[in-house]
Amino acid sequence: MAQNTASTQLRRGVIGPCILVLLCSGPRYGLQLVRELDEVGGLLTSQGTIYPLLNRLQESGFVTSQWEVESDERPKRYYQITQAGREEAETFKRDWGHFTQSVATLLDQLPTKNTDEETK
Amino acid sequence: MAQNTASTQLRRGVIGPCILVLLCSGPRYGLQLVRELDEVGGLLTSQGTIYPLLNRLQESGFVTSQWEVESDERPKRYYQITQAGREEAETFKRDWGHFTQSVATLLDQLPTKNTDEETK
DNA sequence: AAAGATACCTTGCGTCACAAGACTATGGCA
DNA sequence: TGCCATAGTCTTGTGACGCAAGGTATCTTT
Repeated sequence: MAQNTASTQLRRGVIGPCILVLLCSGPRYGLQLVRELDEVGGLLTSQGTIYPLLNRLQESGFVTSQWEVESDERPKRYYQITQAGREEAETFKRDWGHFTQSVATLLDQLPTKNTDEETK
Repeated sequence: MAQNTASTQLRRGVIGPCILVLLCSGPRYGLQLVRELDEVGGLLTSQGTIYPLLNRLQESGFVTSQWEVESDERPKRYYQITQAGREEAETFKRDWGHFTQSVATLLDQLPTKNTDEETK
């Protein structure tokens, strides 16, 4: 039960909007989103996160979904972004900018240590 | 019960380290931290957040505290950062940098809309 | 037959920010 | 005297959500 790391908490409220951003450039299916989010700096660690999340996004009207069967392959549920979803993504981008700027204002008070050098 | 806004989720895991950063420049008491965090872009909205948080920081060994009575004033509990707390703050600064960079990589795919202009 | 990959989904857990409010003491105002 | 505001600490209950673990099904590889 190691789901309580510091970075896990940081991801809260971020993964959903990130999915919307990805879907802005085209529909994808669940596992595909898991992989893409993982490639971008490990933004997601478990499949147990994505499916409930996609359900919530759908209930909120930010995405729609339909099953697609491509010859001989396993059926996949593709998610598409809606207009409301696009607006939500843009709203998040603004909010995120403000928020990170606030945190950065605080963090600037701390001198940055060099990570490569040994702390001694 | 409006504690489930989008920005509330973003604050998760951030407020604690922010307190540590503030304490790096000198001891403070509870309400003082609430006010300072509020001034920095509304990083905290409720006193109900800070006291349990300070307890956790103390249990983790990141801060110590002692009551101080300044002539005629109400006693205040001042919190001081420890060496472990300083290191935690620096660790957070690095983690936060990596995390926000990952998110920024994704968000860069979205064109930035002008907030001042009407979306029409 | 066994293992592994791909794809979907559910269950239970734990953390933590929040609202609301309790408690105490002081100072101002009528 | 009563009343209210303010400052300061703290507790309680709620809710969101990321996560690990596990479950189902099919296809391929060993």
